[in-house]
Amino acid sequence: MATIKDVAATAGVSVGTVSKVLSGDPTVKPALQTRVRDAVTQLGYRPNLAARALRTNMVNVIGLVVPDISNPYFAQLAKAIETEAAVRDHMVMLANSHDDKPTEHRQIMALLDRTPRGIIVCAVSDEVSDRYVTDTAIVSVDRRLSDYSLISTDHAEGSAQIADHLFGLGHRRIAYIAGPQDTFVGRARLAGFQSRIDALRQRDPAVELTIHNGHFGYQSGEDIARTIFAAPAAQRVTAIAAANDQLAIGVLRCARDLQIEVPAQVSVTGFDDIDLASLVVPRLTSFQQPMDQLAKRSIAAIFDCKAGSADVLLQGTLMVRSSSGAAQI
Amino acid sequence: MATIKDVAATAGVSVGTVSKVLSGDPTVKPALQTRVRDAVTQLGYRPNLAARALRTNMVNVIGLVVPDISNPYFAQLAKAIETEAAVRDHMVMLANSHDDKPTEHRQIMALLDRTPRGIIVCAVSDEVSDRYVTDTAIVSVDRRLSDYSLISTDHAEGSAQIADHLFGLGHRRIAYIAGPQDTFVGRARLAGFQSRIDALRQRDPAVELTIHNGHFGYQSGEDIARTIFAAPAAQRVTAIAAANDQLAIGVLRCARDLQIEVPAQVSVTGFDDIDLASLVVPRLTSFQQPMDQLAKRSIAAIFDCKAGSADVLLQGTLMVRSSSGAAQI
DNA sequence: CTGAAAGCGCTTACAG
DNA sequence: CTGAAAGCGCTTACAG
Repeated sequence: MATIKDVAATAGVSVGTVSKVLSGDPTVKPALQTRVRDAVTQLGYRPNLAARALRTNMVNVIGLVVPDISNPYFAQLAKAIETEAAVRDHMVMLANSHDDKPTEHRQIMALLDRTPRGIIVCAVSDEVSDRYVTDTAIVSVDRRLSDYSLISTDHAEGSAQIADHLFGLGHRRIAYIAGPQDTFVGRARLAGFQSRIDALRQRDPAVELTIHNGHFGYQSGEDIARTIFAAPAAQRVTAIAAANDQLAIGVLRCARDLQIEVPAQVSVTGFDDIDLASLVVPRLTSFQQPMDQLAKRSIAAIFDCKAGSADVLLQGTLMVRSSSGAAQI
Repeated sequence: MATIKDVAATAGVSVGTVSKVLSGDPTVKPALQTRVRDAVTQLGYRPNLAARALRTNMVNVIGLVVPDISNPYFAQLAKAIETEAAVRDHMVMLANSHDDKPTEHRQIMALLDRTPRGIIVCAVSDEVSDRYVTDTAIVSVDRRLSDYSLISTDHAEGSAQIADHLFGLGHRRIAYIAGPQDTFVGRARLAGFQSRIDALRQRDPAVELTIHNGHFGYQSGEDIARTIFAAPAAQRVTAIAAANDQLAIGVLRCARDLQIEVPAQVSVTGFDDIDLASLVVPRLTSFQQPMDQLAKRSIAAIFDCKAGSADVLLQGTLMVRSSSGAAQI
């Protein structure tokens, strides 16, 4: 492989000059710039990134830690982040925490060793822990890591909009399947839903809300739905709001197994609007997270990292589809 | 950050000795080893990987290029590879080719610049192109890159098993929805299916096979199914074998929209056995790829890279579920 | 068995 | 505006 020395020799300049041309330093005379660029092309020179990293303590890499890349939500997020990083000429180093806090910590340490430009973490839980001693920018997306700044959708507002939607359709007996309460996301969505229902109770005191604790997975949704559907039809809830799409899809699956019509007998809503939400039958009403914005703002937060930058709260969009309909009187 | 020099000073040895201890050189006296390790712990020393990379031209990274990480199949593959890489203390650098050959090429070049231990490519297409000039090991998984060695499931055999399965259930009018024929996977699956059907025709000449060209996506399956289901019920195929699960799920979706019962009126099979296959309704009969094995063997191929190592063909498992049943007489 | 020293390929003050 | 030179933190022959 050609080195910067070879380029310098070919162009008849010093290595320092080559380096300056490569970094776009405008003080180099145009004539020399051309000679250097020609030599680069002629030799097929590619800078040694390890050498650059050793000098600058920085490498064009964004670290990304997610609980589980095979979860479609994280896969879509990872794709958006990779695409956005590519725009800035950075690659993404991916790590799974397997929903395990110690693993997450090890992965972050391993990433830090590689001196990336920054690390984006979708945290397992938001329990506060010591700050990492490093110059590397760390931000969290969707699920807060300790007290690092967070880029996220306004989960509470999204849940509130779903509550409004179901109330507006005439539903008065509503079940909410919550996500894990040791996660920011799980709590925020539940809180938003609950407080909006409380507010709506002013308009109609008949509103009843039952809350179930789930795990953000298909199976969890299916299991909980089975419990809910065990109630006699007359007393059963007419709407089930799930804390994410996978839970909701589990509910749909259970409803189908039990021959319960959606939305005729029960309305079902999700959250996140993963690709799959519009592919299931019936298509799932869900709250769409602005994935591209989450990715863009996370990457931006890393590049513009003034120490202790603020949280970013993004607004999503309620996607009304055929899984929710008017309550049966 | 503490450097190797600090460790050497603290332990009262030379940096060369520290380096040897860290790399597990057994010629260092146990007493010194202990002193060095104590110093490492005391200072919280983490080796500078960029410096190491500069010397060794190698970094503990595996590059992974997939067409689209938000495709559940690639997401599951990426997870398996990341997990397997972690076992060997390597991280994964992820890149999407967005199903575009020039982008794939750029991503591979960008990865090569980072001198990873090796690169695993799930290629956009297998058109032969020039070899990359590099010492970095390159292998392809599932979809061959040019003439690099390939780790894959025996797609032809899997398709043949599905053909047997449908034939055994009494199906004689069968449709096959093929994947793109400019991909190895698309061709191998179609060829396997077709040649087994041809063989079965010896046993019953009444077997009819119609072939449709699809794109490996949900929508493509739905669109093609709509065409297939447009035929009068009496002449319609009684079984549809799709080249992957997403196509098959699209078919299921269309069948439901048109109130066609699966498997009573038509049997449907997929290929890959992504997580979703067992979550749709009815659960999808599919051919399971041995993901963990694919990941293990890919990583192994990189580490054991004798120049020009052979292809690896792994056997999968037919998963019979409720989307396929006896043909209506 | 251990240490001194060269050198990997860059970037960046600094001198001119 | 350009070049000479130091130095980033390691690893690895080599000498002793």
